[in-house]
Order: sequence, then C-alpha cells, then structure tokens
Amino acid sequence: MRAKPLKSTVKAAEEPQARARRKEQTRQNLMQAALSLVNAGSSFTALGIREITREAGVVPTAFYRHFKNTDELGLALVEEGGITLRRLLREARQASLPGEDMIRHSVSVFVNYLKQHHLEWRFVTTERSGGSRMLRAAIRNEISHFTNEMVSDIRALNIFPNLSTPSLQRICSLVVVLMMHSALDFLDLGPGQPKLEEEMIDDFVKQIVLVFLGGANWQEDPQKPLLDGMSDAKH
Amino acid sequence: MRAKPLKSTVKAAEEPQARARRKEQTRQNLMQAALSLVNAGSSFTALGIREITREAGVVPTAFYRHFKNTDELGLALVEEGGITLRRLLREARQASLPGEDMIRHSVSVFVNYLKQHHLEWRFVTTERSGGSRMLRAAIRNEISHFTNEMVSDIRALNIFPNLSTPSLQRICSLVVVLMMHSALDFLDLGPGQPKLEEEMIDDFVKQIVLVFLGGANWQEDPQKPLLDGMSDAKH
DNA sequence: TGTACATCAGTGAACGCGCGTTCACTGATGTAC
DNA sequence: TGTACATCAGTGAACGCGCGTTCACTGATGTAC
Repeated sequence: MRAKPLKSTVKAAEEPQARARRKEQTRQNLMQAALSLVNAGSSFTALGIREITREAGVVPTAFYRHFKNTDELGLALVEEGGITLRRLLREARQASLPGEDMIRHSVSVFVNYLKQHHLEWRFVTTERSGGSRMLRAAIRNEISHFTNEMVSDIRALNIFPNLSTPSLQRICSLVVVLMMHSALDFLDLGPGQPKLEEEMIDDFVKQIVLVFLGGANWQEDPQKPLLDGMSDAKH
Repeated sequence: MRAKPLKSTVKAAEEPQARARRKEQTRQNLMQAALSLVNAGSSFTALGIREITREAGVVPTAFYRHFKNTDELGLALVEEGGITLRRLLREARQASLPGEDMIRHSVSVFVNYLKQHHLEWRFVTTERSGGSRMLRAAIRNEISHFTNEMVSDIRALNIFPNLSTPSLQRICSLVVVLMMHSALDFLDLGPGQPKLEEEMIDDFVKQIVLVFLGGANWQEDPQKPLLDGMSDAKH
C-alpha cells in the first residue's frame, strides 16, 4: 500500500526527464510488488495483474503501460536477478585465498548476498523448476552464464591444471546445483536460528570441498573402472 | 475427456464393494488429471477444482467427495510419489556391482523408472521448490526418507568404511540433490533425442563418480586445510 | 430368495466474486515556435 | 521568457467469464429382516 503519486502538487521540471524517471519508478514498484508477493508465499505463476498492481499501489490498467502480461514481468525479474547473480560471483572471485579457506570465504560472501537480496533469490530459486516453461528456460540460461564464468575463473586460478574442460564444467555445474539447492534451504530457514545456520554453512562448505577433492583425484579417460578398491582408499 | 460412468447399464453387484471400487477409481482419475495438467505445463499451484474435474470427466462438485481442496490432493500425490521413489531405490539397490559399473547401472534403472513414471516425477521435481510451503515441506520429507535409505544402503555395502555418519549423509544428500536436478533435465529433454540423452546420462554418472571419489579421499576432522597443494595432485 | 429402507458418489442449478482486458478520460510533462 | 499544442503515465467505469462453494437431488449399491 503506497500513497498515490501527487500529480498536482509537484512543481514542474525538477530536472529533465521527470516523466521517464516516474515511469521507471512505477515499473520498479511493480517488480518489487511481484517479488514481495512471491516471498509472502504465492507462486509467481499464480500471481494476477490486479494482485500485483494492488500491491504496487497503482490501478490495474496501469500495468499495461509497462508489461504485456505477467510472463513479461517474470522475464524482467529473471534478467535483473541474473545481473545480481553475476555481480555476486565477481565479488566472491576477489577472495582468492587457496584451498578450503577460499571456499569458506566464498560461501560466506554468498550467504551475505543471499540475505541482502532474499526477495530476488526466493523468486529465482522457486521459479527455477516450478515456473512456466519460458521462465525456467530463462533462469537456466542465467545459471549457465554463471557456471561458465565460474569455469573460466577456476581455469584462471589454475586450481585443476590437469582437468579437461568438460570435466571442469561438470564440477562447476555440480557446485552451482548444490548452491541453488542450499540457497533454498537458507531462505526457508528464517532469521532466528544462528546455530542451525552455522551448521548448514558448514555442511555446504564440506560438500563443496568434497566435490573439489573428487576433482583433484579425477583421472581423465579411465579405461579401467575408477572406483575399484575404493573401500581401501587411504582413510 | 472420459465417458461418464454408465450408472444405469451396469449389472448390480459384479463383486462386493463395487461402490468403494468406483469411488477409488474416481479418486485416481482426479489425481491423474492433476498430473496430466501439470505435465501439460501448468503449475500445480495454479490448478483449479473445475479444471481438474473437467479433465477427470466428473462434475466440479464431485471433487469434494474425495478432497477438501487442491492442497489435500497435492499431499496425496506427494505421498504416492514418495512410495514410487522408494520402490525405485529398492530396485536400484539390487544392482550391487562394484565401482563405477554399479553407479552406471543404478543410473540406468533410475532413468528407466523416470520415463515410466514421468507424470509423477514432473510433479515432484517442479513442486519441490515451486509449490506451496506445505507441499514443499512434504516433498522434502519424502526426499529425506529417500536419502536415509541410501545412507544405510551404502553402510551395508561397506563402500566407505572410514567415513563418519554425518560425512556419509552429506555425500548421499549431494547425490540426491544431483539426482533431482538431473531428473528435471531428463524430463525437459523430450523423447526424440537419444544422442543428447546418452550424453546427459554420461555426465550424470561422471558427476556421481566424482562425488564418490571425493568421499573415498575424505579425511575426517582435518586440523590443517584439506585442499592445499590440490593443484599438484598426482597427474 | 425377496422386499423395504439406508447410504452416499456423483449431479446440476445457482450464487457472489475477482479476474483480465477494453475504452474514453485527465492532467502533468515535454516540445516547438 | 511565454504560449499553444502534443504526448502519454496513470485513472476509473464497464464488460463478460470462469472460479469455488452451497444446496437439494437422484438413483445405483449396500444392508437388515
């Protein structure tokens, strides 16, 4: 519930493009309204135009000045979310400490980002598999961008010099899948549970370490079964 | 679209409990109708009672003889899906060949099962993160059952004799997350792409092998960073 | 076995409601001269 | 700078429609005697 824009009282031309700025503001309000509603428990697919505009504080028909339908709004949200996602990666990438510490630090950057942008993340993680076909495709596309950046990042750090590109992609894809899953868990956790959160982070870190450990021991093109005698691996 | 039950022409009392059997049949029709609609692209959350009953070939009000609302139908679907899921595990578990062959065989069992029950799987995988809070909780619960069975299975096979229970749980949880994710990919693939499917299966197997490889090299309680010198791992 | 009554799965009409979308509009903002 | 006109973001009334839910009903199935 927002106040109506005070059309009559605003002095004209505070600065140029005042109209365009107002329009952009309304557009943002609509997008935020949709995120709020999704966060409150609705499925995005089930949101209606009247519901969104009510939350945004405009009349239903104003919606059509910005989007053709709710699908188009969804795509806009994915695009913004994707930008957010990659900005996160760029931040996390600056933390290039070696070994487990790097992982732990990256995860901590990730979790902080998650908390700051939990509305967007709730949207992306729930619609990733639950939304319309179009929405899912768009989100998958953003995630594969993300994965690719991670691949070239790890290449640049030279962490796995012996791995082929497909193997590296497989590892990064695994980590990203794990990340999206953990994000949902974090979001469903709620704020008042620091102990549980700590445990979840620890689990998350250890799972990534485990994957990297698998990567470090990976043999390209094994002609013989790789895991034979697994049970007598050095503890 | 189904023919209406031919109430007047059916000879009475073919066998006892005819009424109960008919009721159960209608219930199944309603559940199948919901699955079909989800599979056709709708989000389950967005399904309406009239939509479901129309698909099932009964009058809208008949719905209330079986479920209080669509949420209740959703929970029934999760429960059935969970039973299916664990039956799958039990089949796959019989394939106790050692090393990578065991994984490859289990995955092949899984993919076959997926194709046979693709309606149920589409429902479970999309609603796992996209559905209502209640539905998500129910599905998560079924998945944790599944994960626990997998843990005790691997314990019984003595594949990782040196791992603690939390570590083993972490590994199984990772594999299950990966499995649910891959299931969605398979379902979105469609039937006419055998080459792509083969590649996806291969990727999936290799990712599991990678995780297991990580598990085989895992050290419990490392006081020193685990991944230092990762980049000079043996070839 | 036959009859009389109870049960209850599925029917069909009716209701009030919120939806998406159309349309003509208003009035502040932007532009041309 | 001032005036006259164009633009267009947001308004509000109106529409037809499908929704969930209620209710009294029907007639095959089940039960008691």
